[in-house]
Amino acid sequence: MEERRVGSLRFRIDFSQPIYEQIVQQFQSSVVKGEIERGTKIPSVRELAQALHVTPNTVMHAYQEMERSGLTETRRGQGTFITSSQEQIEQLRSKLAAVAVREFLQKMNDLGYSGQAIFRLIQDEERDETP
Amino acid sequence: MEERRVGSLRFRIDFSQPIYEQIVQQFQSSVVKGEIERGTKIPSVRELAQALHVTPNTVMHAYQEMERSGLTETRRGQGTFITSSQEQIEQLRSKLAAVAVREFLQKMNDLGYSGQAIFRLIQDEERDETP
DNA sequence: GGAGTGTATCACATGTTATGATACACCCAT
DNA sequence: ATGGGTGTATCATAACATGTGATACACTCC
Repeated sequence: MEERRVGSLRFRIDFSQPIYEQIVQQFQSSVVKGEIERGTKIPSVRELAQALHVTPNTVMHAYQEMERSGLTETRRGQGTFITSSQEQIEQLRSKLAAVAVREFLQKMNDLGYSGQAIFRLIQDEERDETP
Repeated sequence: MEERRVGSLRFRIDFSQPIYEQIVQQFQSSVVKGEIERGTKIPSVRELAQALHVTPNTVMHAYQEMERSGLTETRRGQGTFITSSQEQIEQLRSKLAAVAVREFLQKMNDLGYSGQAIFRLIQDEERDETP
């Protein structure tokens, strides 16, 4: 699927994963990297749905997940906003990172890698990515 | 779900993931860690199905994935065997590890972590796991 | 030939994901 | 107060993945 724009946001959606998950991840990423300021109003359910060529229900699903995780605050009748709490954002970021690390180490362990061997693989990969 | 034994193998299956995926992963892990020798015959589709309280079709699905990935060789009428090629096993192990590393780094990057920060998180996590 | 293998193909059920449509509830500016 | 823009709830429908249960076939070895 091509890249879709809505306001200053850019979305790239494909079919390898649930669409609502991708929406959540792309907001998470943008917020955590500081590309969206805290407190910002994000597109309405209907607006984003139209921009992404997707049903409002799908966007709704994503927005509900984002509120549950504390990434956004929704004000009925007004819209959905990125949380204004820097602490909330940091907390979410740390939590997501911790989960990712834990799952990764578990997987590597299952494959029989540990300690230095893991670091070496990461360094190799980073060397490939950023030569 | 409790732990199930069949021969010298131990299986722990839950419902958080597709059953056939878990079967594949547990064979991968056992082989890669050397807990199953190469060339070994693994349980028949029906036998493992009975042991895990699962349909033969589900086990079949797992076994077909394992053959596609090169982990096993199936001989019709005889059974399914762990590949006897050490090289094949090493290759699979490296490939799975590379995929895991790549996905992990991508995820961490989306969260705004890179380089040393990632190493720090891993070390923290390992410290927690093995004090 | 029979027992034990893998393989193929049904029908069926369930849960997730997504669509499409409709209606309601709330807030704010006019 | 009314209207337009919000989020929310609910329905029917569909496609797909996963798993069950059953049956039949093909192959290998004793």
